[in-house]
Order: sequence, then C-alpha cells, then structure tokens
Amino acid sequence: MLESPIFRALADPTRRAVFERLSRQEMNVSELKSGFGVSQPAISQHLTALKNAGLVCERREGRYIYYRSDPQGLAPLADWVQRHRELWPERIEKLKRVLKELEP
Amino acid sequence: MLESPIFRALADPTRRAVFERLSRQEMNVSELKSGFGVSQPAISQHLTALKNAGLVCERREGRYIYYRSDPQGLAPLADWVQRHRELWPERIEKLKRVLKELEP
DNA sequence: CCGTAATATAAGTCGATGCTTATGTGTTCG
DNA sequence: CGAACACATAAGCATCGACTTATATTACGG
Repeated sequence: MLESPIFRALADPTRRAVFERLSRQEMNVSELKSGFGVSQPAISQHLTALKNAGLVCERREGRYIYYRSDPQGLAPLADWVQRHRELWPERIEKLKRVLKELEP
Repeated sequence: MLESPIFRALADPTRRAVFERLSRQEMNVSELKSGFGVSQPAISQHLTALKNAGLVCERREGRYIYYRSDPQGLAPLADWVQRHRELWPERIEKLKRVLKELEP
C-alpha cells in the first residue's frame, strides 16, 4: 500500500511530535533535539523514517541540515481519509435498500 | 494525544484492511476472517484495537456480532490532517517575512 | 439439557522497533 | 592540517506488538 509507511511513521508519538514541530518551523537536528528527552541518533532515525515516508525533506547549510515538513507529504493520507469518509453515504443507501426489502 | 490510538490502529496493514472492509460493509467476525490469512483470535484482537480507537462499533445478533466502521471514527484523524495542512500557508508567510528582512 | 457454533480472552513466541552507546562522515575554523 | 562540531550509521538491547494455540464465554438447535 502506498500509505502504509505514512501511517507507520506517524504511529510513534515521538516521531509524530517531530513532524508536528517541523510543520510549524524549519529546524536542524540540534534544535529539534531540544525538547525531546531522547538522544541525537534517535532524532536522526526518526527523521530518516519521516523522510522515507515522504513527510519531510531536508536542506543542507554547511554543517547544519535543516528539515521541514513536505507539503505534499500528507496528501496520500488526506486522500485515504477522504475516500473512506465518502463510503458512508453509500453504506446508508445500502442499508435503506435492505430495510425496504424487509418491511414492504 | 487523542489521535494516538487511531494512528496506531491504522498502522498495521492487516488491521487497516479490516477497517476498510468494514467501511464498505457490515460483517461478523467469521465473514471477516475469510479473505485474511490469519486466525479468528487475530481478527478479534484487531477488532478490539479498532474499537478502542473509536474506529468501529459492534451490534450483537444472537451468536453473531456484526461490526461496522464508526462514521465519527475518522473525524479526529481528518481534523489532524486538516490542521497540519493549514500550517503551510503560515509557514510560507513566515518565510516571506524572513526573506523581506534579509533583502531590503 | 447438551453438543456445537461464534466470539472473546489467556498465555506464549518471535520478529519488529525504538532506544542506547560507539563510531563514521563531512564541514568549519583556528 | 587538525581539533571540534553537526549529523548519520552501526551494533546491541529491551520492549512492544502481531501472531499462534488453548481455553473460556455466550447463544442456538436438536
């Protein structure tokens, strides 16, 4: 599934918090580390997972690497949610048809 | 976080497939089991996780328990996605302000 | 009633995963 | 150059989580 790595990336609370911070402001790894009670490698590993899911992208500036959330990243997730919310009216119609057959 | 169990519930491919089937049609556990290569307890455990995440609800009918997706269940997820997509224009504005200060 | 069917729960196993420390890679600066 | 810094990668470890089999619970049917 296309959206599988996205769901998996966002399932971890720490990683989701990293993404949320990067949605508000571009940041390098050191800035990102402050505020989370985990090591720098842990942050880097989370960033790799988010990058593989297409949720963040990076920009090198000398020794620093600045991360930011990818605006397109949430599109597959938004589409998935939209598709499944659209199914509801169809389900209601199906129920109505079934009920109509039951009570003539 | 409120949406944590939702993300975690949808992170597993099998469980997400269960939810997707239940979005299209109400089904009991035995019907649900056919089509997945896992045991009945595995299905029940997935259903428990989905129920705890508020994604499905149940209706007992004799020995059978029919599950269906809860229409309100995806609302927190949709809201979360919406909130984070809304952040993008703000980020662009912030960038513009920064750029304006840099090049007078 | 009693056997069976539908589902849930318990207990155990094993791979996935999130963390750590240690080390590697690339960049700046004295 | 080389020391220090920013970050990535490697390796190990401990917990989590998805699955299994076994058993309990509830409901139906003969």
